[in-house]
Amino acid sequence: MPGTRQRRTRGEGERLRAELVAAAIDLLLEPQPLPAPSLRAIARACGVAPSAVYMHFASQDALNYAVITELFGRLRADLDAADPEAASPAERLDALLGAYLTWAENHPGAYQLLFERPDPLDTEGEGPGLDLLDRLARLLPDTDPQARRATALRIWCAVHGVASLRIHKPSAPWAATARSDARALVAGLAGLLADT
Amino acid sequence: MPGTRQRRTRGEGERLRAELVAAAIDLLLEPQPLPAPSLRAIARACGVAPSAVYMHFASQDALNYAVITELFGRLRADLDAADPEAASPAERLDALLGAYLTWAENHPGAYQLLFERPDPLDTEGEGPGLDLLDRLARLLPDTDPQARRATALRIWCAVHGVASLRIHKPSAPWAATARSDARALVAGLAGLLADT
DNA sequence: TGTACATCAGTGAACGCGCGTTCACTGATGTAC
DNA sequence: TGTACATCAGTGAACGCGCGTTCACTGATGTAC
Repeated sequence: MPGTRQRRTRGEGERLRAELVAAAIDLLLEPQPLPAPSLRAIARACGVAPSAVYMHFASQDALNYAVITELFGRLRADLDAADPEAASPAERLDALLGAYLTWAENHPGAYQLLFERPDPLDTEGEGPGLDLLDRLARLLPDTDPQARRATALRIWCAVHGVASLRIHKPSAPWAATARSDARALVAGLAGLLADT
Repeated sequence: MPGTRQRRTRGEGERLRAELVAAAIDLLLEPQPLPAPSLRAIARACGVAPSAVYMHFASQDALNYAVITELFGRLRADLDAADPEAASPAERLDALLGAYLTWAENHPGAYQLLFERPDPLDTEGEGPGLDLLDRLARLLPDTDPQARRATALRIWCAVHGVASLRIHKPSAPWAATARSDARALVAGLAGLLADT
């Protein structure tokens, strides 16, 4: 493989440095997949041989898929538990966002796996994201379903931004709570204030 | 290592399945670090032997650090280039957010490396995030510097949420542009509308 | 009641892979005398 | 002007590691006769 490149002449060795950095940046043009815990690490944590995993899962992908499904189920259960069904839509929305943020804070790695990764291909149309969107949309006052979807997406963006940044930049000067940050962002969206 | 665990009796084999999933979820309690491109992959892309990297970098970490620094410099340059310095603060803020979102869209892997990863330890206090925060804060009308920081953080959350979700959930029903989503979220923040 | 057998829930060794890192080397280019 | 030598910009083979996956096996537990 070396030989593709002609060797630098005497003073130009420094150029490889810049080329290496540039090559790395080129490699970063496509999104980088977040790695899930390794099959061996999971087996180790269970006190079991790696090959034992294959008794229950056809491959690492199948195991990951099961993990994601389970995580999504737990998140959904948490959101259900936090939902004051008798309250007003605005209050329910607020409770939903709070539960979402709490879950993200308590399960950072899991949050990343669900929301900082492309959905597995066979989840198309019913991944964690789209389900959450519907849940949000149902609580919005707009009558136009299209506007509702758009607003729900924006709320999701806001709350995801709060959750994600707090996970990755813990040393930022966070003054308020995650929930109040989310509230401040969501409060301004058209049609939401009118309903409160 | 196996032996820690007693073998299941006859009908209970299915329980390992649940234990494996639970163990994986336990492992996901701590945040998962996004991997940077491997040293060997970078060397390969340059047509150079892996060991040649060590002529310019003491370790993989040093290379990664240089990559992150360079990426951050490029982002900053893009933001500078997009800044209409003669315009009003509100217009400059809008331009800044637009440039940020464009950069994220055009360099998804790089965006992840900068903003979906903890800052390298020796960057504490001047990482991409905090720099960006100052930049935002300077464009805000609030006089109280503390309120300005808080608002800047919220804006960052909003715009990060839009950038990040678009990268990871491309199949969501994105109707508007990233920029208009960010605008809608930011527009409602206290003190911003008054300035426009 | 005893025994042969099937099944279940795994084990353990091995494979090939890519990884970061080391180390001795090589061959062209410049410099000293 | 020629030649010995130092330096520069790398190469190439090797190391030990963790990984996903395979395969032949093992030993306890239940079932059939």
